Amino acid sequence: MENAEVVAMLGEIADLLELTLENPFKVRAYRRAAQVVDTLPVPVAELWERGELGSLPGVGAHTAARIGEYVEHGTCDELSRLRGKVPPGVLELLQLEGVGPKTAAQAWKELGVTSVDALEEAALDGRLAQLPRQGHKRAEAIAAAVARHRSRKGRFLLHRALPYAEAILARLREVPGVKRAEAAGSVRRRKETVGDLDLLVASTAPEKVMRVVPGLPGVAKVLALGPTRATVRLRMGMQVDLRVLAPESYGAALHYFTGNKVHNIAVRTLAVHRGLKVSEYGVFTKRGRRLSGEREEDVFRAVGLPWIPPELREGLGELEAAARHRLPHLVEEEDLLGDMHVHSDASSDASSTLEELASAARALGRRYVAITDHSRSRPRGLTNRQLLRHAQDIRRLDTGLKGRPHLLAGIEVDILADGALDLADEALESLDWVVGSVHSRFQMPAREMTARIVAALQSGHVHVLGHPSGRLIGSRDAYAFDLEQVLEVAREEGVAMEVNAQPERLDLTDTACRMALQAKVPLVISSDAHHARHLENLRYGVWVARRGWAEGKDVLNTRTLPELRRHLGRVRRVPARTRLEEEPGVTL
DNA sequence: GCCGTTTTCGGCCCGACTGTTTTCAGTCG
Repeated sequence: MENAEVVAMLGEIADLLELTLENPFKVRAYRRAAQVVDTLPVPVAELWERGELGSLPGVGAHTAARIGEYVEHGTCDELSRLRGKVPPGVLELLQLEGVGPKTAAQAWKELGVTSVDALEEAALDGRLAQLPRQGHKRAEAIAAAVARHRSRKGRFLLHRALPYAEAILARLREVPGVKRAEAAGSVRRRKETVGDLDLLVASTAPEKVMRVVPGLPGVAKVLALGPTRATVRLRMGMQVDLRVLAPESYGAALHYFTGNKVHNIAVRTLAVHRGLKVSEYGVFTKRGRRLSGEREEDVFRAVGLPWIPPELREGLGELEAAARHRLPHLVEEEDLLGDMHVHSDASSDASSTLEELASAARALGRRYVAITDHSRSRPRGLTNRQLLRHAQDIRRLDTGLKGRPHLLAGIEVDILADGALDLADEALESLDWVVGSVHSRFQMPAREMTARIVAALQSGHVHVLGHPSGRLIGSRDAYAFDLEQVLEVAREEGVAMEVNAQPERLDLTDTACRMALQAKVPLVISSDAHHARHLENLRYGVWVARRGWAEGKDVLNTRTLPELRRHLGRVRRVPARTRLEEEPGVTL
């Protein structure tokens, strides 16, 4: 039983309750419980077995019982009862933009609409417009929402969204009267994917800002345009919400629109306990007297807390940590001295030469770079013999570079299906740095995959597990394995976990990073660059690590090269078991 | 349904925009 299934179950109950026009606070309670389960770092089934479910915030006796029922039987009475009351197609109506529970229930009860297709028909033939509080504009909007629903693209990767945010913000900053313009929302929290862009502008002349909205870079359609707020859709499909605030409210708004929702509600609740009201316009007394709001710190100070970095604002204990002055000193991009996973043109899927990589790394200020090309199981990957030659090339170039930057001879060695490594012990032993990665047979059962990875970690050759879950965001799920067990073995063996910074991997995930740190397993943040310009991607990995509460000391490649080498020297090594076949002309 | 530094009952974050309306409900974030 995956946590995601429980999340879906709780969410469905909430939707169904909403459609039956239940007490909205009950609906919210189920949603909150779903959010809590969604961000659990451990299987919810385990908590249930240990009887600890009810101790989660927002999960009371009732919800715990429903979860338990679902975990044990794969269903739950409340869900079945509600499903019996609402036809299945009505639920899907809620996914349409502009259609909420009231509209869906109205169409269902008044018109017998029980599917997206039926709603579209009712919108097009005029029946929908006849209903109370509906009309032809609503009908048009709903028909358009149905069309978009059919071609839904979903969320966007952070690195796809960021350039649009930057371009639009740059334009907004040119508008007279604009003091500040920033992205809030999930972009500012550096989430791996972005649903839409939330942009904030501080200005004394909002009307001037609103005037430029239709012509902002990439805009396809203006969806809403008021005096201080606008919504547009970009040609690339993403929606942008823009809000203009007076400078004295900007900090409060920045906090509010950065979120996330759980974090905000918690902050506002703290404020209420102190007899204050926090809104996007500032901090107010109960009577409405304004106390502050220009800076984001004002909001935190009002509830007795230090400023909390946006990446931590997920409602996962950051307020409690802040209250006890235990917030982590999050790792920063400048802390990273080296890049430990880089492919040269010796990998068939990469294209930069060693010299190009060294030069690009130098420009970025990296002090050391591990060259880690693919091993022989990958198409045209390096054989033992080729690897040794390649290592010689790397070291020759390294000598010439005189530390600007240092090059380390490494490999990204395949972890084969049986857990063996794809190259001879003797070849691996000759290298400075070994990334072990799974690149094949993703479908194997969790038990086998766990054993496979554990065997590789116990080989004595692997310094770091590369992209540990194998996922590609939005296109390939993580393979099934027991992360907790892998972390335990990694700690015993002195093996680090990679935070792969490729924007479509970001693997470990933020929550998995946090688990690794709790298991006392160090991280390595690596670009996995396949081209010199990919070296810049390291920042995406830094953001994930920050979202996982990582400090500089938790990340191996914040260390100087001598420190790093000392650390590697302490890692347990085993004598070579497989010998390299005699290969004339190659010296180890 | 959850929760407790006024509470075991009675609250539960809050404001903008749209489209429908002549004062507001629904949706969204």
